[in-house]
Amino acid sequence: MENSSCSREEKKMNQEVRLRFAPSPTGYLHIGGARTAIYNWLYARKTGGKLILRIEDTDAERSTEESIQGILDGLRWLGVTWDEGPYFQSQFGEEHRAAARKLLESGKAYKCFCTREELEKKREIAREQKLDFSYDGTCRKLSPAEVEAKEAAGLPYTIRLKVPEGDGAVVFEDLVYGRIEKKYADIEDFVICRSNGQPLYLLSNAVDDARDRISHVIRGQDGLANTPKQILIYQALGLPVPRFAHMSLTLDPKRAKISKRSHGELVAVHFYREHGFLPWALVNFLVLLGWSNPDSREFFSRDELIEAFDLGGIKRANSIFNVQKNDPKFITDPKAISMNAHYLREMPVEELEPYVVAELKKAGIWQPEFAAERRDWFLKTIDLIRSRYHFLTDFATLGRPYFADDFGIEEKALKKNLLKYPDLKEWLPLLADRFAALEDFSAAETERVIREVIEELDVKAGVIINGMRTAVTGQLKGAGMFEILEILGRQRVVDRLRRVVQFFT
RNA sequence: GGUCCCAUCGUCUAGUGGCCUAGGAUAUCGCCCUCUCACGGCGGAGACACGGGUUCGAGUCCCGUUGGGACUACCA
Repeated sequence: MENSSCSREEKKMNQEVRLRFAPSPTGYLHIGGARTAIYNWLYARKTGGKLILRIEDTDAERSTEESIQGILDGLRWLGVTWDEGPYFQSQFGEEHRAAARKLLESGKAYKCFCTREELEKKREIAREQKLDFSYDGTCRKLSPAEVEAKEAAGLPYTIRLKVPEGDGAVVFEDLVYGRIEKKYADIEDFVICRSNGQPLYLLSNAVDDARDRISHVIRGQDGLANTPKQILIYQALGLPVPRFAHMSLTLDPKRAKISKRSHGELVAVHFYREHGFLPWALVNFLVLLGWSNPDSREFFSRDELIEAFDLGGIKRANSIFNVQKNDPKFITDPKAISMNAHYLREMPVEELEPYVVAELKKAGIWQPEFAAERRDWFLKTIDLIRSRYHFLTDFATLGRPYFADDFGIEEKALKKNLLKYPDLKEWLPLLADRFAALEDFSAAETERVIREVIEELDVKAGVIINGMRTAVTGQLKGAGMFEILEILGRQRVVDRLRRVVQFFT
């Protein structure tokens, strides 16, 4: 009894679920990377496992501190939380080199003295003959004496892994793609260490994953082709092989992999942040790009998503992120916008509040009283105007007339709703007088007065109401007029209605 | 070129041999609501890449074709 419980305990330890997100800091966090991070995060949260963040910064030339910060900021903003790290791959160089030495000593790898020029030449020839070039094993056949002689001569060498010979194959069960088999014969003796002694990605990555006791590697499908090579490394090193789950890639409308180079800011997480996306809306959208729940649900709370997420729901086919370049109507994938708008109008207004506060502060129209004595009014205002907004930024732009007095008048609105009816010059101030005399400035009361005046003047309701709309908000469209009046309050409404005469010169 | 992966409305997707005259979402169009614009409601148009099998029956299984993608570095 005692024994079995002990081994069960051990088993449990070994089965601990550990995920990692391992970006290389060569630019901002883009939506492809974010999606990978989100899937790892979800799986960790679902299984009660850990998410490790590892920065793969061994490419010193391309890695930047700024980029590291950008990635961390992006993850934090999205709400992707990690349990360990960030670790930095560059700090484990000695460990990677030791692994290479070990492989060399155990005969699982060998020194290759072929120069780049020689290899390039062979590649060239193969290309001309329309043949496939994979390393021909020239140096694998070198005798110990030959190796010694070359080394003594000071010739630089790379280290290559000895891929097993024979008819065998590397086989693994991908959690998304199923059984994957790659014949040894189709894998060349690949380089694991550069001639300057620097270990290569395939090696470092495997060593790091083993050290961090990663149990599941969830990454882009572009890693699928490398997986057999990495498994060979694990095996040669005698390390446990993690489970792999490869996820479909995110393509642009032209079916090319999205990249910082060709899409710039449009695919950067910070672009969505700056353009008024709610982080959760973006997460929700990104998760659905290549994953779905059997019940076709589209909106998930954080807890619901963690509960519903599973690797089996990841699609094998790549999906297209429908970026709309230079589209006057959409700044990005319409579905992403629609989801953002959905959350904007459906989420509890108290949860939306801090985001709106931030926008108003950014725009310089924030008033401390909105969080104090006028907080009820503030929340009601947000609730009134949010149904026609798509982005958080709209609260500071389209919403400006509700929070500040210096707002502009839309050209079209001025012409269509005001100047077209010169009599408004008299009518609107008249309305202002009636409002001023009103005891109760409620939506119901203002509506009563307005209907009264319409009756007296015998004009079309729309002329008065839309004229007022433009007078008090500067806009052509917006919420119901009477609700707007009540929200704006008597003083503002009266002032704005009287001020309107200036436009009729 | 070689190796591997993939293939349902424009886009995201449901679908694991009969429930599919293929469902939902988004975008688009129309109608309703209406003081405008949204929201909301209702409705329209819109897909199983193609060809062979297997089967009583195929979007679903097999093969081929076509198309797309990834990988193919002393980058990560």
